[in-house]
Amino acid sequence: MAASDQTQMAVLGGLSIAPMTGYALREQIRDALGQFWAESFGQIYPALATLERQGLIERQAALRAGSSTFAITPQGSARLRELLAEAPQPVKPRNGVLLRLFFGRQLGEEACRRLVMNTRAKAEAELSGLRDIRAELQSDTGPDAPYILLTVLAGEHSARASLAWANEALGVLDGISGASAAGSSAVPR
Amino acid sequence: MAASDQTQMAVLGGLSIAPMTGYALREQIRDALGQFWAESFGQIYPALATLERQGLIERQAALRAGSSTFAITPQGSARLRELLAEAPQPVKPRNGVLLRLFFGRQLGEEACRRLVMNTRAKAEAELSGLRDIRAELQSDTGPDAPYILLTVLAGEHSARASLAWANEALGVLDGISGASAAGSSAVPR
DNA sequence: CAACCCATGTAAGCAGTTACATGATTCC
DNA sequence: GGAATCATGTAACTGCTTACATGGGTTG
Repeated sequence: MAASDQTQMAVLGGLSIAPMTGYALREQIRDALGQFWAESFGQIYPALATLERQGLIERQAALRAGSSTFAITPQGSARLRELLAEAPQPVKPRNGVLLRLFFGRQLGEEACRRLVMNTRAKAEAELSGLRDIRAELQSDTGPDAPYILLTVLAGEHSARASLAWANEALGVLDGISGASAAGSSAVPR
Repeated sequence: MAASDQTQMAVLGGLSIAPMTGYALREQIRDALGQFWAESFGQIYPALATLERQGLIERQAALRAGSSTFAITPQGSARLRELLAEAPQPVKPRNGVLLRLFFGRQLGEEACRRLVMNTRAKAEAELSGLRDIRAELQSDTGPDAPYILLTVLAGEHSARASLAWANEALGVLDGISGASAAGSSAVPR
């Protein structure tokens, strides 16, 4: 059981959309799920081996020497539905930016401001990328499109929240220097 | 180097606010940073040992037999500022809810709806908890308060985004059943 | 005095990344 | 024919969690 249920779910899920090689699977996961999921080769290949041994996926005719295309089997589809129905495991959050801001007094106000502005820039880039994806998706009438839309919308809401937070945070940081400057001559009432 | 830089940063940061035991440190991290950070005993104690060996923290008189209170040393403070100034490592996201929704067609519309509603409920609970914390924080005039406020605000923005997304997502899910019901008799123009 | 909380620490093991080794195919 | 890309796989290592072992202190 080298690969976790989580990785199996992503791999089976990917193959449920179309048969492909391990390499393509990783690209698909990076491009389509990248906002909220990641798998490396070191997980994908062992997972493929395990799933094949269990008869949940099977190799199709190789497109070229040394490569093989995997397809999900009916048992694999059943297993996928089973895995999807399991309760999602709670995430252990590790947000390096917020950790640094929490100890922001040690770090210094200017460095904090840079962290926040950086976060805002990333959120803006992400948001514009997601808007494009959503535009494409809304002309897609496939049966998976509305579900994929849900994940894109989640990304957009999250990016907008990041943006709004960053702007508010910059205001708070302004308040710190403002308060200390004012505080040297007068205490605000 | 059993403990990572990340854990060292959290431990030194915690001790920069007040000297305490490893046990208390873990409680503090859980309660104060829990929204965006986690450390387990298995990381904290080895990290404390390493940091003590490096002279970055030191044991103070024990409050009771078998326990020791750690305090940060001047070198430790310097090291903390160094660590905080390092670029935050990008997070590898693993959002089980979004992964399941992406393959939502396999999972089924009803199960998706339950996932979304569950997410909404969690966001609501989180939001009300954070509002209380913010209220307390705004009467705190300590020098760390504005920085801590930044992290609380981030949590609130994130929770509100979750809430808004969940409501929009439920609308999209309604659209699926609505569309398929309408589609059985007529194709929408 | 039993139950519960405070407190420290270790060991086993899983999950996950990275780097490496290898080679086919395509395109310039 | 050389570079870039497609493709597979393994091994070493790091990070992190969990469970366990142990014992002091407090409180009902």
